[in-house]
Amino acid sequence: MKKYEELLVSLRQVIRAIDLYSKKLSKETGLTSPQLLVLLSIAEHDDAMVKEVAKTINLSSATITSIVDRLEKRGLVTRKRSTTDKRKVGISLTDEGKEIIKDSPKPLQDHFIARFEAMQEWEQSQMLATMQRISTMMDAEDLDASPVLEVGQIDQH
Amino acid sequence: MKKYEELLVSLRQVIRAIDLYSKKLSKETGLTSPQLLVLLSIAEHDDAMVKEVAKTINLSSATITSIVDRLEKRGLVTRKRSTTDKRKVGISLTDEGKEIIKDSPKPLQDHFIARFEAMQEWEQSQMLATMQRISTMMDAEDLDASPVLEVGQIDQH
DNA sequence: TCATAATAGTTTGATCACTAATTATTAGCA
DNA sequence: TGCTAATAATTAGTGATCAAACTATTATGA
Repeated sequence: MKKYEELLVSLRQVIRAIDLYSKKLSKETGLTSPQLLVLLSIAEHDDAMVKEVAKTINLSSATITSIVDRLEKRGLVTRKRSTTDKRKVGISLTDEGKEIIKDSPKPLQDHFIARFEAMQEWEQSQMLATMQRISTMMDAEDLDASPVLEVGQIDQH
Repeated sequence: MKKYEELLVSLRQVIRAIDLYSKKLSKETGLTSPQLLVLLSIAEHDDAMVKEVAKTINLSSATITSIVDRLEKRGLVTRKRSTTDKRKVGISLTDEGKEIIKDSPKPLQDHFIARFEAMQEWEQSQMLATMQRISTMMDAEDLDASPVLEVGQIDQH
């Protein structure tokens, strides 16, 4: 196998690892990862509008609507139409919703960071330099990205 | 910004770049990216089994089945049950299928590969080693994923 | 040989994600 | 004021994805 192929393979493995972890997370909480993301987003900003949530986690309003449907059915969130602007709908966590996210496990990057920080200083620098170089080589350095490990878009401030 | 944050950002950038590229590809070919992946996989290995394709592009057999359903409906592939082992189903490209992928760019970043190949041998090796290490640091997570210590989990069922 | 296990593929039911169309409401402006 | 544009959320339709259940076939071992 050519070297660049191996490189692409390990890249895919990384992507897959991130993906698998989020699935594992889902099993533990009984929520799918988009559901968890929505809950966390609402926890940060109570009484959030559908559109705000959509923007925060970079999904369409339609998708948020359907996820909120399910969360509402499970009694984790409530909807309340705004009185000042009747087009808007505020979403809030129920007590049960708050309870669930309270003991949801850490996201992958926390574990990864721990390992990274355990490395030698020079190793860290080298790893960073390499990763940045790959990013540059893919013309990706100008892309907006947050330090959150999720596959598929999320959170671009 | 902390070093690990920079690392995560560049990792996300790379993931995003790959993602954006595959979306761009989809627009050009009129196929969704999984559909294109399936076609390319079959092009590499004609008369491929569902399971082989599934393994190659890392999806479940069920998913491949449904994608092949659509490709077949569009006349891009054909199915043929094996005579030696009637459980197996071989998938092949039709002429139209071959036509479509012939003028679709490879789902790899041509730029990236060119740049990678232009690097010194030792640089390539180092880049690969680093990427593999990151991969390991994440895979390992999957293995030693200690079940979260739950308080009061002893409850009798 | 024949019962049982393993394998290949499909079906089913759920979730997720998108775009486009629809509904209801508010804002802008002549 | 009243018409039109913009906005917020939802619905509809398509496709992707998986786990689990199911069907058909082949392999295995007593």
